[in-house]
Amino acid sequence: MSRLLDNLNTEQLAAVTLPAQSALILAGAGSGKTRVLTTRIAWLLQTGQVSQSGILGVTFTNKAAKEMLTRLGAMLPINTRGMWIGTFHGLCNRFLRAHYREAALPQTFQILDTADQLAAIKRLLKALNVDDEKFPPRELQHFINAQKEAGYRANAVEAWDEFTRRRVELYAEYDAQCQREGVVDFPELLLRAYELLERNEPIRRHYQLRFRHILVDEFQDTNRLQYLWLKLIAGFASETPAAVFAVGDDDQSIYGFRGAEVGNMRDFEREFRVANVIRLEQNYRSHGNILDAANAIIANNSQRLGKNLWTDQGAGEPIRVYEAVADMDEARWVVEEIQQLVREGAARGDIALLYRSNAQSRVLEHQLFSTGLPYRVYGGLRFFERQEVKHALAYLRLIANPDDDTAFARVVNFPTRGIGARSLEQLQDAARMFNTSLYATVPHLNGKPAQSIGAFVKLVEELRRETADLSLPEMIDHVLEVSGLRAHYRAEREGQERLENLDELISAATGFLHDDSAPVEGEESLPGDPLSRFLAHASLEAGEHQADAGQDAVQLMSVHAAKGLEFDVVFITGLEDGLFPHENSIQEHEGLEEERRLMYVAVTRARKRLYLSLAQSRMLHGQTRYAVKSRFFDEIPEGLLKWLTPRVQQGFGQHYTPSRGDSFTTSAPRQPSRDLIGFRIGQQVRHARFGAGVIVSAEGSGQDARVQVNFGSGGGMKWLALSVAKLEAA
DNA sequence: TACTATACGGTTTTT
DNA sequence: CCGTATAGTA
Repeated sequence: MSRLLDNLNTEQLAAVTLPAQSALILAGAGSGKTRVLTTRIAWLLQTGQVSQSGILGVTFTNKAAKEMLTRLGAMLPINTRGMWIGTFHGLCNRFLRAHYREAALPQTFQILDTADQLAAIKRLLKALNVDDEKFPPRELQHFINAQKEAGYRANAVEAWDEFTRRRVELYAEYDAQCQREGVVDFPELLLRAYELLERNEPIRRHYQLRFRHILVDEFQDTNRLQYLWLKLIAGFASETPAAVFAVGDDDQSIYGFRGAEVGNMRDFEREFRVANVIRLEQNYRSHGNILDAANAIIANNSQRLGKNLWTDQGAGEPIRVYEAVADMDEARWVVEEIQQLVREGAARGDIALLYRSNAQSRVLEHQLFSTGLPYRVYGGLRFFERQEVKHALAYLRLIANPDDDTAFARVVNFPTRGIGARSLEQLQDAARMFNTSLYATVPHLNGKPAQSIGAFVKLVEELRRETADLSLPEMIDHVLEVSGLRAHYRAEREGQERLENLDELISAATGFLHDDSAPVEGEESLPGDPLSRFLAHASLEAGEHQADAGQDAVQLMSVHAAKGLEFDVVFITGLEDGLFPHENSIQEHEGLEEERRLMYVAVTRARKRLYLSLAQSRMLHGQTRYAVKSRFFDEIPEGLLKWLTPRVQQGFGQHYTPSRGDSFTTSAPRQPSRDLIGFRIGQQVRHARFGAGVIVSAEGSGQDARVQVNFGSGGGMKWLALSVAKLEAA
């Protein structure tokens, strides 16, 4: 036991060895959060307070779950396989597979990822003849998911207006369709699990008795439903509630836009009667100046639970700031600086380029590429999201569950088999009439579609029969060949990489079987057949999106993607008001605070050296945009910054020479420039109320002429009618 | 049915 | 600017 607790600081030790009560650990960036979490589990096990099966460990990403298991395995001589440590979704999937009957699901239920769900919604709208102009599928998807994540079924949603009432109806129709097809979307995994626990007392009792210690990572990212689920499974109101060990950092809550509720931390403290709130404030990652900047920035937020990071590492270097004229100059400077660092011995993999939005990577990539510096960009398509892989999976899904209409619609005519829109429409109408799945409707067809689609059904049945006794990889190989997928991509000019990905799918299945089917000690074997488990795995773990260490390449990623990572050298680029903080978030107080937390996350990624950079002009959506420097600069003590470029007073447009293409080219096809004489894009202006700003864009002419001005911290992005607003050139 | 033109929209993202 | 989605044509 002593070994285990060696080298923990006072707070970490206190957290790890807390008594079996609910506790909230406020873990600042770089304070050893994961270590505390895993050591806590190890300590609980080693001291015999709980058995392996009595622990429930919840994370948000598969990566975090895997890391926890790996570290745990390194600390104790135990077989961690079979432990209930995983993501919310992964654990709920496991739970629902074990109790599929009680959850009213087919044993082979499939999981829709975001794209599948959208396709299912589009199909539904079409079948119901709903005008998708009035009810955009994406918007409806967001509505449905938001309701589910708040814990509401369609019948529980309060609808006051006609529009919402209709959306609620569609929500109900969508759920009915999913049920008919035997598929569940991501939020459904949680909601279904929650409802089953709530409704079924024996099952609830069983799990409440079993999980005595529940540990939750990144608690600030939980949404309403996840919190409700935790409450339920912990039996928080019962005589013998489980001990919930919640670790999180309200200052790093950056997923509010997708439903995360920081407020859950406060609710947790109150509702679970948390007696112990422990703050981990010693930072082992960053030098002092970097930490001071981060602390200063985040101090501007209200409603914090309160925390101040410190380090004993010394101040280190100042934060370097570079102000470029244009985005291309910014990129050029970044790359030169990196080359210099590499010459001085830095490893490329220890250098990260961060940006607020992915579109910004383009210029940086271009510059890196032309310099020949190896780099890696995170945030693209993931393996299981590639179309060829999804096509292959669709065949497998049909084998497992023929009622999966999403899979059916995806591959019924891929590779093409002469089944056109007409035939499909006929089939969908018939399916609606008989209230059966597409697959089950085919025998009812007559005429030409009966032939063509009938042949497809025969193919799937043949595949199912022929692969019944094959191993998973053999099965996939057979399906790829007989379905014609391989032939299709072999014939395609650019099909080589797709073929390789299909082979990779077979390897993935081999690897999955290896990890998945090893015997588990003292634990029931995982429920479901290998195929269904593999398909669930493919939906739940679309492949790595987040960076992993290793390769010696400069790392490019959004600030969101950088959360949880650290680098010796970090560049935060594009620090312009309107970009970072993003203009869409500047308006509301809440939005701006989340942007600030994002900035806090970005800054705290750096170990030794931090660069901040901005560009006075930037190509965005095919237009040159002008901006003032980010208001976050004003929140960092001047003494921490070292400006590498001369500081210009209010200084934009000063280095600026108008060039071709900079005149008013706007989305409005009228000829505005004539009427805007005296103003041009990029110009410094002054407004009585908002102060100094820069004209960012313009539209309209004459009386309608409007300009968009970025006033930075004085008022953000504003549209002003020139005929009304008193703007003067500054 | 498959290919090409055009229109549109464009933070952040895991599961 | 640039990728995606839909409409239109061979």
